[in-house]
Amino acid sequence: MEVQELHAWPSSPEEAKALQDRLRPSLELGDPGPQRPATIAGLDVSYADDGGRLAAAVVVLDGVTLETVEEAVVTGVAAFPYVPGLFAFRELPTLLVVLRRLDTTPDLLVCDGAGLAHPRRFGLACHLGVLTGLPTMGVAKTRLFGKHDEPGSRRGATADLLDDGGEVVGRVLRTQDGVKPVYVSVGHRIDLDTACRHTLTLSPEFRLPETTRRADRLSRAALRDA
DNA sequence: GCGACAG
DNA sequence: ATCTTGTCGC
Repeated sequence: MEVQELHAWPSSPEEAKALQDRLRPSLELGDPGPQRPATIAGLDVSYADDGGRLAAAVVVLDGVTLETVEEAVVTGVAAFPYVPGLFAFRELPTLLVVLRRLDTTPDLLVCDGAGLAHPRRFGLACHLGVLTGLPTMGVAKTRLFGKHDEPGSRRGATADLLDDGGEVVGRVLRTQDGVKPVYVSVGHRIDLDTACRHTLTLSPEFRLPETTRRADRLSRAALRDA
């Protein structure tokens, strides 16, 4: 797929936060988003012992059968230290490289992390959405931002993720009976209901969506070899 | 001042 | 994220 070239990159947390605030207005929210995506891509990154080297992987699934239709992986170096709230600056450059290797242009991108459920409402999923122009959503394994009640114990149970003003920034979703819930939030050009529906569809058997699971496996394998 | 803090 | 032993369950 076509991906815009990346230009200047922040060299300090202050610059990074300023960039998030500058890109934030480019977010397109409110639209329902893809209801029957033909292809859905999952992205994930694994790190080497040192924490510097990394491998970014993308796996494209058929939106109906969930079968893998294409995949790509590339190694790289962390572009920023890990700072909560600035996580995207760490892996975004390598994620853009791996997306360029795709023949397919996915109808939806599923990120391993937050979207709007972020201190400045601009997590990795939002950033990747603005840079690619594609619909994106985030599915995180733990909470970064927002308060919430405990969702019911059955698959499909939810609880809203709220900011201090009571605004909904995401949803805590139980993807399997009795497992820890995941944190779903919108990235770009999709709404929260649709994002949660896709998360459940992508998680027919395990806690995490197949997109994330397969991208995780692929990125680890690439790191092991290289 | 003391926690909390995607991966 | 990654480092790790044993343990529980299909």
